[in-house]
Amino acid sequence: MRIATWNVNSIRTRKGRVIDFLQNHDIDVLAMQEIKCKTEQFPFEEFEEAGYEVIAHGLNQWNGVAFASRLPIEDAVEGFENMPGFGKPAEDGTLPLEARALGATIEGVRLWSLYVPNGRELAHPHYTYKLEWLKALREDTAARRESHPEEPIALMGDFNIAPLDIDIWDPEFFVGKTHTSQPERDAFNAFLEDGMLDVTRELGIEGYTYWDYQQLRFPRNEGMRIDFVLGNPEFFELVSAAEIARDERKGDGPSDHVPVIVELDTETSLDDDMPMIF
DNA sequence: ATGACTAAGCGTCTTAGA
Repeated sequence: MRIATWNVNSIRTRKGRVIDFLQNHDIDVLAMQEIKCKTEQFPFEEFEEAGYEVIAHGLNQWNGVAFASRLPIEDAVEGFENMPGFGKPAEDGTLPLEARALGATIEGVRLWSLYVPNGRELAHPHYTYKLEWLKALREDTAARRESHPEEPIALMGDFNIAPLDIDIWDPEFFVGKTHTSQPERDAFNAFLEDGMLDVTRELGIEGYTYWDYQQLRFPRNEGMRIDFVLGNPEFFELVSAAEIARDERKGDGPSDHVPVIVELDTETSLDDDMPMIF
């Protein structure tokens, strides 16, 4: 089974490129972030024609997460336990929940498509929201591992954190900004301390996953590594290969992020590769 | 070439991205 995660930065603008990517890279499951549309605005038909079932969770023009899959999708859930909200409080004082998390089980693997809040500025309420959001995600993941001890789990998506200085072209540029602050890095590392594994890092894969549209960032290779697949040991055991699809930043109309691909040796793919011996 | 930001809304500017 080949799975991938990609911040597509508007699925309506990018649908052609995304479907081409699925076909060219033989992807079974794609976790998407920043679909930038309401659920009903998702271009479901194009994906169905290409052989993919889609579940989407979008509330407005911001954020939005989805899965496209050639394999059956089970137990889909929007958001996670105690996920904080952001924005204008409702009458009862609660903050509106955003479309940043979608969970689903495929081939017995629990997958999440996650778009971690940006944070905006260190002094902005969005930054506090980012840290609280990650804390709640960590707790939800720990609880799931407790209740489903054998289950492979992967947190896939745009974490909006560059965990190491090598994950950005110029650490100095980010002093006083979000994405590299110690509290954000601590929040990311907390998942690793809990035993989650950063799949591309563990496999020694180098490179950025994001380049700003401005300032010739891509031609100059001034990027950031902020998109990750974090798997529990049960998931990592299945991993046979991974790749950052850097070429997806090239050409006409790219997203500012590129896909991260992970290949798994699940029973289905083993069966496919297994010689027929009786 | 990978080339000087992009996307969506009710919109000709604002918000958000990072």
